[in-house]
Amino acid sequence: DIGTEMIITKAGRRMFPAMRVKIAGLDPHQQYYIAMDIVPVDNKRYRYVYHSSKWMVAGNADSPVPPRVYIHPDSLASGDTWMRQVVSFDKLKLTNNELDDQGHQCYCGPGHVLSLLIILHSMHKYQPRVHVIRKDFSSELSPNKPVPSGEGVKTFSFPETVFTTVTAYQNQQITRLKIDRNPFAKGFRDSGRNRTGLEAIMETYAFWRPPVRTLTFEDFTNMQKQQGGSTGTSPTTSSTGTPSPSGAAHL
Amino acid sequence: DIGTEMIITKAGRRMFPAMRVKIAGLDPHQQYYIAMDIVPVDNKRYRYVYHSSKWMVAGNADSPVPPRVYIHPDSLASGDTWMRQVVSFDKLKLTNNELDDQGHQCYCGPGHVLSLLIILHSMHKYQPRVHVIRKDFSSELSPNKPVPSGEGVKTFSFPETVFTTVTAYQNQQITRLKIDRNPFAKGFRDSGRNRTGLEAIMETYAFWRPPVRTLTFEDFTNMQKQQGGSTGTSPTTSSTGTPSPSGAAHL
DNA sequence: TACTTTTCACCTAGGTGCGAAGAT
DNA sequence: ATCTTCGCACCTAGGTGAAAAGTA
Repeated sequence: DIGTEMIITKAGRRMFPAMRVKIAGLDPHQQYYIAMDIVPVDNKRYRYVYHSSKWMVAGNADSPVPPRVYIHPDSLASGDTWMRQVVSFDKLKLTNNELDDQGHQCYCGPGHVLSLLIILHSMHKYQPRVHVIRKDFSSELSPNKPVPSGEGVKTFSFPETVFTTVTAYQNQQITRLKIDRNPFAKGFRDSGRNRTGLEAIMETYAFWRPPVRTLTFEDFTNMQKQQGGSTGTSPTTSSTGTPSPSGAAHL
Repeated sequence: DIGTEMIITKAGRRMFPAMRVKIAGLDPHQQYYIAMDIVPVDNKRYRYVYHSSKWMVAGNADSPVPPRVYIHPDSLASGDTWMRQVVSFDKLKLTNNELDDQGHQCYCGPGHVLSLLIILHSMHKYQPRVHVIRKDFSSELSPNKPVPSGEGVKTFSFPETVFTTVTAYQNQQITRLKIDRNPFAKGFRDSGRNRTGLEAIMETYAFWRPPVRTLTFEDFTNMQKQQGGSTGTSPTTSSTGTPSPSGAAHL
């Protein structure tokens, strides 16, 4: 499993595919922020070895970048509202510009601005995380500070969404997948191209498979303390339809 | 003064120019909704008489359409946040489709949806209104109900923004202005066109002149009960820069 | 050599008025 | 005759990877 790659640029590049999440088990009447940050998987720098098609460790990680939190633009919203929609992070952009003047910020809910750009190092491995933050525990929430942890804040990681940052794609199979599935890259599609083994490639990259993931919480409306298997870091995945809540996280 | 025209379509058409407003004098720490609705100027139907370039009464108004309120997508926000930005209503669209299935709604702040489409009758005169609604008086706020009035709600009308709804432009001077100033109509610009008298036409239409209007309120931070001339229906207008608050409205 | 930046053609997505056709 | 609808060419705005050029 060599993982996928994400382009980072000075101006900021979207992730593709974007993280999409379906949420269950929130208190419908509580208010929540939903946020995303991206944390290093290890403290290593990588290089891609073309002849073996593998990422190899190439030294220690560069010095950490200022932490950025992407607060979902629909924040602040009720649990009811969040659960009725698929929460998409397609506006988030990745940059390698450490000196970003924060001019790329947008208004996002009462008293909060939205950081459109998350700063990362190239040639490093990263893990996106989704945070669900109850309003009454959000006092320290800021685009420029780490997400607070503890009561009222629940964090989810999807290991299959780990990626390596690049300024130009290294693995040609990744390039092919991006061109084939991103509508904005349609201009590079070769209709007569060899598609043999595409399905096999797809299956190697769980990241691409079910675009919507499910975050499960204790469902305040439909269930009573059914202890499920979700730990908060290995949530269930659903392709379509209403997920079956199997809550363990209390929020 | 024959007023400007706005196209309405089944799918919905933006107003051009869009209403833009600068707000002063709010309590920085209070939460407010800002909304727009569009009310009939009279109960008449109109027709355009080409040879005299005038709108003439052509009968009584059609039966009223279901009221729609456009809640500004940045709602709910603090007075502080509202006052730091120019509030633009450029996402609002006008339609003549009375059977609009409300599928054109967007999430807008906790517990509220945003009506993108406002339903109007063609060949009628309308007045856009801006409402500033304090959160604790917003219990009845809904995209499908009239804006509540009374304490905690302040309504502003700008008489120079009255317009006539059409499905195709009647006055050719209006057409020329739209093509000349709307970037999306650039394809219809005739660079060699006669521009004589364009400035004169401009001055006839106050609507086009200063794109940003100012809503003044009692400024809780900088002043103490200075009774000004603003009545809430004849607010001052400013082209650029920070307006001087001359508040009379208490909110 | 190994990586980054810049420019570019080619897309998606959607906002214009025009003009022919449709409706009443 | 008067008004509305629809398809269209032509825009704005911005998201793609390719390829060339830049950097160290």
